[in-house]
Amino acid sequence: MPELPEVETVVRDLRPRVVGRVIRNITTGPRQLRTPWNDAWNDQLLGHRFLAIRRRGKWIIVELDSGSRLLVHLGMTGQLTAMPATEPQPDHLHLIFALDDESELRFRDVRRFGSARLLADEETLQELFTKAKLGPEPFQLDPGYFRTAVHKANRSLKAILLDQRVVAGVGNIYADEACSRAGLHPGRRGVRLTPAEVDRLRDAILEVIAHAIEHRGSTIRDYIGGSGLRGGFQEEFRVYGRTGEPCKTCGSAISRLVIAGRSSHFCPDCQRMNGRGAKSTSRIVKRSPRE
DNA sequence: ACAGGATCCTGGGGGC
DNA sequence: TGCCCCCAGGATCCTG
Repeated sequence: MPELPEVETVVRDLRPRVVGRVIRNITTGPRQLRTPWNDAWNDQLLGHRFLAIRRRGKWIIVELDSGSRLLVHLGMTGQLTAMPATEPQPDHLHLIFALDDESELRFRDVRRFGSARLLADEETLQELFTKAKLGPEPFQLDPGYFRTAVHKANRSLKAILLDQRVVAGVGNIYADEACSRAGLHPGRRGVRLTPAEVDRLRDAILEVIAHAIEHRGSTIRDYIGGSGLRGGFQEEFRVYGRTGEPCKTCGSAISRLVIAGRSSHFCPDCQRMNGRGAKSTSRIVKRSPRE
């Protein structure tokens, strides 16, 4: 579910609520997550204080005063929230940290694609990211690096954007929205893009992610921020989930195709496989025969 | 090495 | 109301 803007919103919401708090008690749910919770971690956490919370790609990192790092991934339906302990407990709760101000940090995940684990120190965390070859943050995306990364791939733009090794934090929604804003068909092969097109794509990624953060991310169904609030960027979607609805630029019906195994949305006239948009192409030509 | 597909889960919505 | 099928913000295996 959550991509960079949603994870960033969670972190910003949680920061004032958990930083400085001490863990008084830990409760685990009846069902295991993908990464099973190790009960030995409880002893390493109890009585310790949260020093900081930050994000890397779609990962949430909570720093403890012991130097250990709590690493959380929300998967598709994960929710990490902090609220008064008196708030009713929903189902599918997997972790509850009771804090020293009568509040609770809660991890809920219906589909259990998410994970939570404790790492010994910052070095262990960085090793994990290095081993996964986690790519740069979008706001640190060097144009030269990105041109090379896109151009050397004989796969679709959609697959490239979803690859966390190329750029960290982009998911299905913002891949589609970035392609839309760049006027590029998500099925275009990276190797066939011109440098100018790759630069356009990079600009579009930065723009859409910054814009989405301002709106507290997008809520399709499950996503809520660290305070329990929903996102608002779904109102700004140009293509995602708008199959059959008119393109906000040219009025053509938005198309949906499965690309790289994921549902992909685009305007068939503004985002053409041959690289030309509606303005520069005859209206009679509906689809490029190429690719 | 690379690209594409299957797989892990649960629940909601649409069609019948 | 019930059943069946499809769909969903992600990452990781396995295969060719």
